Amino acid sequence: MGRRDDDALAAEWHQLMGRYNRLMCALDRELSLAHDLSASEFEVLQQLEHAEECSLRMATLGENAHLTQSALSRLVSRLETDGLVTRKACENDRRSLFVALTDAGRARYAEARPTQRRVLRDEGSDCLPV
Amino acid sequence: MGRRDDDALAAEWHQLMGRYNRLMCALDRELSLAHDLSASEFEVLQQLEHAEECSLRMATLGENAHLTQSALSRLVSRLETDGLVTRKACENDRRSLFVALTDAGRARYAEARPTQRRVLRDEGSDCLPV
DNA sequence: GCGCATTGAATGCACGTGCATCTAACTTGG
DNA sequence: CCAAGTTAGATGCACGTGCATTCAATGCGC
Repeated sequence: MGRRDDDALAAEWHQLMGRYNRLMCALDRELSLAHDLSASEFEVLQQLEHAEECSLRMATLGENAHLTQSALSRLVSRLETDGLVTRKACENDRRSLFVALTDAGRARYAEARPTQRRVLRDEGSDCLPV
Repeated sequence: MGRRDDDALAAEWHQLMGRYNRLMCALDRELSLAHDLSASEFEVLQQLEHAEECSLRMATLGENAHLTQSALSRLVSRLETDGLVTRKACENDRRSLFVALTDAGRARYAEARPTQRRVLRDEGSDCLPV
């Protein structure tokens, strides 16, 4: 609670910012150059790949991928335009949507994963594990 | 190097993203509501406050605050417009600029710091220390 | 069954960012 | 001393984001 603890917390936060920015920039750059995917888009594909039937509700997907509702809505639109995912209406609740990976989406993810893992190894060696 | 290590690294990265996004959103929201400062702007003021004579070269400031050169350039412009910092030419190298905290800037930082520290305590308790 | 609050998702808007590029100022080799 | 290369910072541009709002579908109380 004291000044010292607060400053220690601020220092931790400062470190966290540094790690995040370095990794995120590297991932965005390399993934978009090599696979035309942003780091967020990759993250969404990854969540879907590991989901039951490669399909998740928008809200769930947003939480898992650390995206706000509006960011996710547009991101999924982009992925859909590129043919990597499809939106499917939910029968129980017609407000909800399921997002599902297409074959192309699964292929793109498989293609991009080694790149992402390599960047994490190269850039993250002194950042991760936290 | 193996698949397991890579996946562990990816999990760490996923955690890091979550922590960063949660804290950054909270800080941005509260700091801009209460003090009309973004989290990045606060970070810059903080770096200056702790610098020799409250003054740093742009490049140094950029590294310390984890900002790209272009982001920093515009951010400093905003702070200057608001009267919180001033740009001063460097006499030895007329390409360089020093950015210095004004009295108003120091005051705004002092005002905002408790808010930032509180958010870090509230939101960061389960995120920090890493 | 009918309003009323709530929830899921889409969208207008303003804004901050990265990338590429530009200009000016310094540096270095000849 | 000059030309070529390098470095500091500013800027045009496209783009992704958050916030606030909107619209439709659902649940809940009466």
